[in-house]
Amino acid sequence: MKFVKNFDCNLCILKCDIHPFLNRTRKVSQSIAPLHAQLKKHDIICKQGTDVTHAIFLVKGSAKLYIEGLNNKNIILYILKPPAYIGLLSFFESPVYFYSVSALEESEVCFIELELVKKLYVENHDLLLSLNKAFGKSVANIMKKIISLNQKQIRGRIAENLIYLSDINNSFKFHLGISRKEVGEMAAISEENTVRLLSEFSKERIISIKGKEIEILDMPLLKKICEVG
Amino acid sequence: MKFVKNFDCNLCILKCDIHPFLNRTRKVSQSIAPLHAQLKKHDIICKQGTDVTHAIFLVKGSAKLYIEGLNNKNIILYILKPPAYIGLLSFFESPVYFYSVSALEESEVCFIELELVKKLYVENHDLLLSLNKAFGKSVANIMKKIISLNQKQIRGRIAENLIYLSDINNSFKFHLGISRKEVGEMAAISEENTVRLLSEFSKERIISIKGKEIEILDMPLLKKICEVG
DNA sequence: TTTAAACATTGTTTTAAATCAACTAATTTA
DNA sequence: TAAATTAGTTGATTTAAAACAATGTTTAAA
Repeated sequence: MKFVKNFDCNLCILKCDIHPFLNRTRKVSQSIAPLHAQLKKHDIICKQGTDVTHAIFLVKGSAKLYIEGLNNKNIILYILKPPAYIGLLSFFESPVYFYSVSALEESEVCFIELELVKKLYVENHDLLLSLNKAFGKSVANIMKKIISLNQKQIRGRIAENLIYLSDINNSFKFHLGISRKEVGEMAAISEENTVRLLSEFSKERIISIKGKEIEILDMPLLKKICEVG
Repeated sequence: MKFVKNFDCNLCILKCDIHPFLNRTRKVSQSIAPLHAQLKKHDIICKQGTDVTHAIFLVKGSAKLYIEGLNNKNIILYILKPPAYIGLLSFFESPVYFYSVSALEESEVCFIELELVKKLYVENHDLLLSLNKAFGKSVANIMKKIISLNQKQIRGRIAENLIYLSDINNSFKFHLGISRKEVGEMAAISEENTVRLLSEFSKERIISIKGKEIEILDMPLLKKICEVG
């Protein structure tokens, strides 16, 4: 992770919800100005168990948000793409992160002092509501995940995650930015079974795979597999 | 569910975080006054998929918060005891509940118009922070649950939930207010295996069971079983 | 440019936990 | 109070998915 010194937020390619409010306050104290950083693949953005000191905003690239479980097994909750608040789930008064986030490719993030965010959102109802909204959505997704992981069989779970990947890429055809093992971690499936199911779907002409290039050929069927579990 | 007409919040046995702020605003409009209700066992307090219109506060009794999954299988996320915000996880801008809550015994709850709560928490930083704090805690618990359900074996999961039940009862000896099936739903285990494991623990002198009366005899061992998964 | 490391694939074996089945005990309720 | 539900229990069987094993392929590093 490389920090960019004296980065000017006004030149940032992506403006966060905080930005419009920030401009007014910023001149008051340069010491709490947002910190812009560049990340390489696999760089850790925040680590489960460490103190929450900043709100983190994903400006460019992509990242995975995952829980580090037992026996070095992770569960990926979702893939983050800009604009996304990385620190969101933890920043409502949680002292430590209860998940980790790492970059999936070259990415850029922005660290904003937590005290500054709190001060801003107490003063600005719109900011508060937009943060709460994003927060509520995250929780809804986690609930869906609990059901999926516990009550669907691996076939349904893989189908669900293929649909998810297609959604976040806004296309039936997309480049799988993650490894087979990581696809497995999204669905809590072993790497072997993940591979097996992907080639099974491929044989059944539901998807087409060429290395990391994936195309969903029969979305209705995939959705049916996902729904029946 | 039986609503109590013209209930006076000042006489309520339990004062919610909203109460102190409420008193100032209440006289303005009687139409949005909180609604006090009495519930019998199994009464549904809020139903997954229905509109969120009120914040709900558990005043007396106990309730289970659960997700209704596939094939009529539920997962109980936690047992609620007063004081508890029932509508909490959903009320940050979620249009519908993504879980259900039902009473485990004779209970009392209070329905507060969502618009009123929003108005109050935008005006009162303390209320806002206390709600956020409770919210953050819930999310942390859910994360723990995901790991537990996915990466621990049933023995570890039953141990974990026995410790949980002991915690919320503040005692090693407690009355199990729920059925064996519901204990299973807390750990996502079949009813049969739940019974089997409970009697196994009993044979191993880790717990003692007499019908619904449970006593934890060897908490250190139970914690070890929980930790190793 | 070979060596090593990480990633991907396929078949076989093992295992944890659900399901099935059959039965007893405890509550309801007619 | 008897009949009927509902809840609890135990053993046998089945099954979904992990783990194991062996091997091929691509990517990164020395």
